[in-house]
Amino acid sequence: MYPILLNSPLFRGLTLEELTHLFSLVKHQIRHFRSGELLAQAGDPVDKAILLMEGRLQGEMVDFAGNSLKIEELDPPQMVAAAFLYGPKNKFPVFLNAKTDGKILIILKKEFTDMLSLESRVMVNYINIVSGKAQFLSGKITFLSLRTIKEKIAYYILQMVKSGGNNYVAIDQTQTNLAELFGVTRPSLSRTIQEMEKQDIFTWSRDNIVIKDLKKLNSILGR
Amino acid sequence: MYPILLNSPLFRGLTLEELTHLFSLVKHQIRHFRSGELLAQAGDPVDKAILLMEGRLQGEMVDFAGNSLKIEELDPPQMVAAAFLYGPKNKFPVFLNAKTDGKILIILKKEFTDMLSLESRVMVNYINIVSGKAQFLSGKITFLSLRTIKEKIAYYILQMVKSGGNNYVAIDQTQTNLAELFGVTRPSLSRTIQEMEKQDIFTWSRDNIVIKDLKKLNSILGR
DNA sequence: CTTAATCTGTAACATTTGTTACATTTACAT
DNA sequence: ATGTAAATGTAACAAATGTTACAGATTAAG
Repeated sequence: MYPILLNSPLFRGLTLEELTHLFSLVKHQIRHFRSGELLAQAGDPVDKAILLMEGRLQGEMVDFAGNSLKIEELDPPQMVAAAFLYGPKNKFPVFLNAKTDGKILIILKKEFTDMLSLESRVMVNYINIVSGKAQFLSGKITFLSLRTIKEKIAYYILQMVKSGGNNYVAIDQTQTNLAELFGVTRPSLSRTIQEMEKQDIFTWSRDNIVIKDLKKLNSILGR
Repeated sequence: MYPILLNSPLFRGLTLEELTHLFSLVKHQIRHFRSGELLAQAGDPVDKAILLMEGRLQGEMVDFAGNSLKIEELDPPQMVAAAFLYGPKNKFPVFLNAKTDGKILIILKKEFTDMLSLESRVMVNYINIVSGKAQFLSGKITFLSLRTIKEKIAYYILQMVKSGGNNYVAIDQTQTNLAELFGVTRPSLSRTIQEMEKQDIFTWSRDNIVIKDLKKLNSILGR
């Protein structure tokens, strides 16, 4: 069990001995979950630190009309709801669903707090994690602030290009998924993609996008 | 200078003596700013802790079409860009404008890090601050995920009622401001308000809202 | 009190996106 | 190879919001 945690952002920098020692001092438990299980609802209290050790979780926000907006997917060994354990509002912001079978490590808040004081490296790691969450959410807001679907598509592609480098982008998402991620309906996304293809901005096939006119793509975002 | 900081979320719980001692160990500087001044642009590196001591700042995100979306206003003694000092992406997420004259306290990151290890109470405070930021942003996303203007209005009013308590809500914002906050245009907001008034959901005058039908208001959000 | 600036109401029209429904294509398991 | 489920293309129409422009109301400054 511990080797997985050594690679986690929270325990990064610790040796196996140090980690083992730490866990001998701090109470904790393991819980298994099944694919499809609802692990937490928006509004549930957050009173424990949760580390995903195996499996895949998905956090999704459900708006009041019942539509859902996928927010993020979690893979091990990440923390769950890290930014909601402290601060003024200790409630789950999203619905947490299991996409596969897996298991989580649970440490009650009090114990977790003790652990932070016991190991300052873990505390620094934790600050980095929470900061990273805030930064992720900030980026999400940038994205959601884009007004038109064209802008969202352009932004999405340009983000991918930046990390990739070329005029070629591999997609591992279906349009159905992307529509959810963008917070728009699937036919609308499809239609807009067709329009942009007709304008010779890019070609979009199942598994990749080839940019044909980078200038046009940039100009959609006014740059 | 120090008395102001005693009330700040970052130094909460310290005595004046402790704070004075801390500042004798940690290098810092004061900078004055003028109303209207642009203190930071989105993308600027964040390599120092900044505490607002006097005056009012506003963080606004500028989308690529040049429209702006007001994100938050800062009053003393709050930290600026607290969630961007650590974590993977140390860049300002917003444009930071001075709404009034004022001054800020600056501590370079290295010194700030030292301070966190020197004073664990400050470290805990800082975790609370960053967590609070993440939670604020999360709420912002909830809001931006609302699809229609009606939903945004309903959500906004119900939030205000919750903190107030009655069927009466005081507004200190102009519709022009609110439209910006909602990320919609001003005439569209106005139109939608009129429609909701015609449906006898509330009456909206310059400085207050009186709810006439709480059920309808809730049903807009599907609850 | 007067004037200028800001805020608000309103309307016609354009644009974007959602809704619904169905056809077509692709992927996958048997 | 075949059948089934998932993903995608497409179209007609409805709904929501943006755009632009102007008039009236309110507020702030002098």
